[in-house]
Amino acid sequence: MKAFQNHCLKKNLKVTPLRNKVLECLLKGHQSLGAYQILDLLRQSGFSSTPPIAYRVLNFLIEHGFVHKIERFNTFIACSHPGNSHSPAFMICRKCDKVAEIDEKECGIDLKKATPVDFKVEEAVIEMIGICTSCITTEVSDAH
Amino acid sequence: MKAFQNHCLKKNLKVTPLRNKVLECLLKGHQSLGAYQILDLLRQSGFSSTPPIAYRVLNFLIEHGFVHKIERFNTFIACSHPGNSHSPAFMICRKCDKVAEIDEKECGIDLKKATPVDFKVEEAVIEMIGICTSCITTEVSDAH
DNA sequence: TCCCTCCTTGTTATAATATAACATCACATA
DNA sequence: TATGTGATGTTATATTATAACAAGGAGGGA
Repeated sequence: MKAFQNHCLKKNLKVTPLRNKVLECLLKGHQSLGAYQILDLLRQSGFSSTPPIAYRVLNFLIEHGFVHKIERFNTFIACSHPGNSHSPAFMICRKCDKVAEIDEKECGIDLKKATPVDFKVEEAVIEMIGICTSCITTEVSDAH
Repeated sequence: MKAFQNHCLKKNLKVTPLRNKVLECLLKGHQSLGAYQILDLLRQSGFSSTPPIAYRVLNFLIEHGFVHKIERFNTFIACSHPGNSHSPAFMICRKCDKVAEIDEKECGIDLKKATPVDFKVEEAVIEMIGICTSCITTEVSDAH
């Protein structure tokens, strides 16, 4: 949140109640939210809640590196390393829906090196779906 | 195509004109196609062309490993290594829209090793957007 | 042969996700 | 105050996808 406000100050972008609210919603849980879920939350907070409102703010936040889209589920999540441009990868638990963001490099992937010479990567979507430790535990006991 | 027919024979699945047609469409170019583009092609070939037709066949082909979905663009592409289950990664040229499929392993990624110990990957979306060699050439000459 | 079952295809309606186009508002500043 | 710019609001609609049910057709067993 602070990072967002500082960044906007530096780049001369406006920090508005709407933008704050959307980012706040996305920072709250570790789950990602759909655009229409965000619209519901906006409505509850007295904002207008027609689709363009959400999509515009989301696109703004994405452009400036504070939010990412999870393509697999059409949902949005706050960036955990905002500010510096990076290639994020996501680990999404199919049970609790929690999303963890790691940097491409952190997870040992270097796509620039990895891919054949005849392709220049400019951008990548890396989304891992699976199960997190705390849910594995639950799952094992479920089986009993 | 042959691979598809053999697989179906083995698994006791039906090879039908509709399924053949859809797979054929997806094998034709190296571009991926949207569901509604496929519906147009089906219409032209005299098939019914309401959305469920396309989505059902696509889901069938995906389940059996003959088609993949490109999440980033909501499009579908024939699998290049059908039959064996695998973790595909895609290189998608933003200029000519050609899609190349490589195996996760081929591109040097081993997500199972790569990710932290507290997450078990079951499935992954890896989509690289960039530019292919032949388009780089064009792009350079465009700049003149 | 006839019926039954199962799977595929067809149909209608609608849900979910996203954008285009234009109107209005609010603030900074000339 | 006038004016320009960017943010927000509104209306309409495009795009992607699924639910629910009907109809057809191949194959097996009575």
